[in-house]
Parts: sequence; structure tokens; C-alpha cells
Amino acid sequence: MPIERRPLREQIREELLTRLDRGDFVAGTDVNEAALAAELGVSRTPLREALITLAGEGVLESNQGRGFRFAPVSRKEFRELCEIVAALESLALDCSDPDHLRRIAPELLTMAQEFPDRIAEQQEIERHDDEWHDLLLSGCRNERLLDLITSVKAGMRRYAHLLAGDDTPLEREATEHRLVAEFLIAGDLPKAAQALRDNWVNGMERMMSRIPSTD
Amino acid sequence: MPIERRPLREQIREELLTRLDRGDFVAGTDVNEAALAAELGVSRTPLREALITLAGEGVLESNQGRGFRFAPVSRKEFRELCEIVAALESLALDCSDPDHLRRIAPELLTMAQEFPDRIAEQQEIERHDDEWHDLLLSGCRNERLLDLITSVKAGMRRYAHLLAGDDTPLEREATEHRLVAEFLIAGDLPKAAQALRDNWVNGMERMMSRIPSTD
DNA sequence: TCGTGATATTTTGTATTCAGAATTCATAGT
DNA sequence: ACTATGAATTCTGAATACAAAATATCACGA
Repeated sequence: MPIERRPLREQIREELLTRLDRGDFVAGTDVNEAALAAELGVSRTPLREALITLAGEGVLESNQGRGFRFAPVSRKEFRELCEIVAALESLALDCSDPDHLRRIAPELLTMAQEFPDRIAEQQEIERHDDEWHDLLLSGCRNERLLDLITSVKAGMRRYAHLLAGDDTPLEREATEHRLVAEFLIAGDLPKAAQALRDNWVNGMERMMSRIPSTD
Repeated sequence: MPIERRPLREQIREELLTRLDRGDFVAGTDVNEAALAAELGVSRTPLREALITLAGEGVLESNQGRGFRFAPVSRKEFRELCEIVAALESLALDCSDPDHLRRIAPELLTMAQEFPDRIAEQQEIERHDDEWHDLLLSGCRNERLLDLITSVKAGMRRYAHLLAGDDTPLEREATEHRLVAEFLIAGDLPKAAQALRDNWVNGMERMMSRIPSTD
């Protein structure tokens, strides 16, 4: 087996994203490069490279002379991101091999049904949801699109911890996933794509109230 | 007036993109950081920051230990990018204020009609096309989406110089722009969005033959 | 002639240093 | 008491230095 060797900047980026998921960072606050670098046990150089990457993904903002800060959250931006991901995942479905979709549809249905319990940890729920979406898009032949979706979703991670601890979304999520899977089994791609978009729109509406209304 | 002060990495990024437009770089070749930094008159640090940004936009690829290289072009990827931009611009139209669209529609029509002559320089044609699209999206309220479109289009610049010197696309381009504008004047958003998508699809098909078929 | 391995050179990835901008703090003047 | 001014400090942006990895060079032997 090949042992893992990737640039520090990528490892740092991932570490920062998982910390973001945990809600370790407060939106709107600025990054102290020296302190963060020391905490991570790296120098400022690869840290800054990771910060620049994250800024490109919308996780951070940068201002000349005053460094980086975690981009503030807002309902407006969250709505914007959901609209974008909905359109992109819908497109990904269009770019997928219909045969492949039919083949994985049963698996998607199973996953939707065995949706984790509401007592499950937030992290577990998110992991399960991610896996479902990953499987859904596994047949997409547009590689650039998959990369783009990953990148945009990184920008959404700032909102992850705001959702934590809400019950109602769960069964709703499961229901919609089931719906998408059933349409795929029936071979009705347009309906599946529509249901997928609805999933994002509803998810958005559901979470909206938990986001500070700074706008 | 406030004098312009932006980070070196951004200026470098732009310089590299304009050189890309000119076809100065050969796709698939790797970047020599020291040489390029010297040529630009900067140190490797901000250059690398720019390279990392461009890698995030798909202009470059990076491999552990062997630095950056200009991402190879392929018909497959070009098709993928066109599909993405078509979907995103179409979405941007959906996110736009209908009143604003009606208001700018005449201007869009005018611009489509006074499309630059075929003897105009390639650079001029591209500038005109960009301006048209910028105006079209000027009413989009989804700011994140606009940023994303800009970013994806940066990734497409690698293909810009491959198109240079082709005549036929010109009037076709103008026709489609006119079509979109006319639908907007008529207030028929869905048709306009469809025409816009067609513009990208047709543009893609037209250019396809000029891209080396490495895939 | 081709391949193999040791050595030299180049180039990247990361750390460190330096200069200048932004911020903070204290002090003087109103 | 409050504002303005300037020094001190902190932090970023950029340059330089260094270590490790990759590549090139070359000698040697099958």
C-alpha cells in the first residue's frame, strides 16, 4: 500500500474544516496566523496556503493588511449556497449514467430508510447524509462538476454546527431521500432531480430559523 | 480617491490569467516557480499563493513534490465546464430581478447587434462577450453565485486562445445573444434561460474541433 | 547497448526573517 | 473629561533561507 503523503496545506485545510464543523470558530472573527500555526504545530507558510484555499471556497474572507477572518454567516448567504448546490447536484444527476442510477437506486433507498436515530450524534447524521449524496453522485461523469460541488459544500460547513440538535429535519430528510430513490427506481430522472432540489430548498427553509439574522 | 492596494498574489493571479489568454503557457507543462517569480519580479511566496488559488480554480494541478503544472486541456473537460457555466448562468437568471432584466434587455439587444467585426482582434471580441454576460448577470441577487461563475470562467480561460481566429462562431454568438435579449424584452424568462443554455451548448460544439483530442 | 546505481544538481515544501501596515496604548493639550 | 497625537506593539505580507524530495548526470558492469 502507498503511504499517504500530501502537502501540509491540505492536511491543515481539512483540520480547519473539521474544527469548523465542531463549531470551534466564531463566524466574523479574524484569524491570528501565528497563534493558529503554533497550535497546529506548523509554520505560518503552509497555514497561509490553507487559508488562501479556504478563502477561495468562501470559508474565509481576506482584507489587505488585516489578514483573514471567518466569513460571517447570514440567512441570505445560506439561501444562496443552497440554491447553488441544488442546481449543481441536479445537473450532476443529469450528467449521470441512467443505468448506473437505476443500479444504485435500491441502495439509496436502503440508506434512506436506515436513517440514523435522532439520538445519534450530529456528526454521525452528517456523515450518513454525506454518504448518501456521495453515492447519489457516484455515477456523474462530469468530474469538474463533482470537484465544484465538493468545493461549494466546503463553504457550507460553516453552517453545519448551527443545525446541530434539531429534531424535526431528520425524518423529513429521510423522507426526501426515499422519494428521490423511488423516482430513480422508477427511472423518472426529471422527477428525481426535482425531488432533490426540493430536498435542498426544504432543508434550507428548515434551518433558516437557526441562523442568526444579521441581514 | 483611494489608491489601489491589493495583495501581490491577486495581481500575480491576474497577470497569469492574461498570459493564459494570450496562450503564453502550454497546457500540460509544469511551472518553474523560481524562473516565473524572477520573470515577474516577485518572490516565490506570493507567486505560490497565486498558483494555489489558480489550482483551486482548476487552471493548475498540483502534485506532491513536483509542484504545479498547467492543467491539460481536453474536449471532455471543456464540455464539462460549458455544462456547468450554462447551468450556473441559467440559475443566475432565475435569481435575477425580473424588472431589472426587462430594463437592461434593450441594452443587451443593442450590444448583441453591434457585435464586433470579424476583423476585430480576438481580445476585443472576448471583452465584448464578457461585457454582455456581465450586464446580463448584473441583476443577479445571488452574490455567491456570481463569484462562483467568475471562478469557473477563470478555469475556462485556458481554452480562450484555442478559439482565436475562427470566423463562424461570431455571427452565431451574436444571433444567440440577440435571441436571449428578445426573450427578455418579451418577459419570457424560461425561454431566455433556455436560449442562454443553448448559447453555451452551441458555443461548446463549435469550439470542440479546435481542441486537441487527447481523450 | 542497455540497464543499474551512486552522485550531483535542481526544484519543491516548509521554516524563518524582515519590512511595513494596523492597532493599541499612553500622554499632552484643549 | 475628551480628543488628538505619537510611540510602542502586534500582526500581516513578502523575501529569504534551509531541508528534503525529485530529477539529471555519469560511471560502471552485464
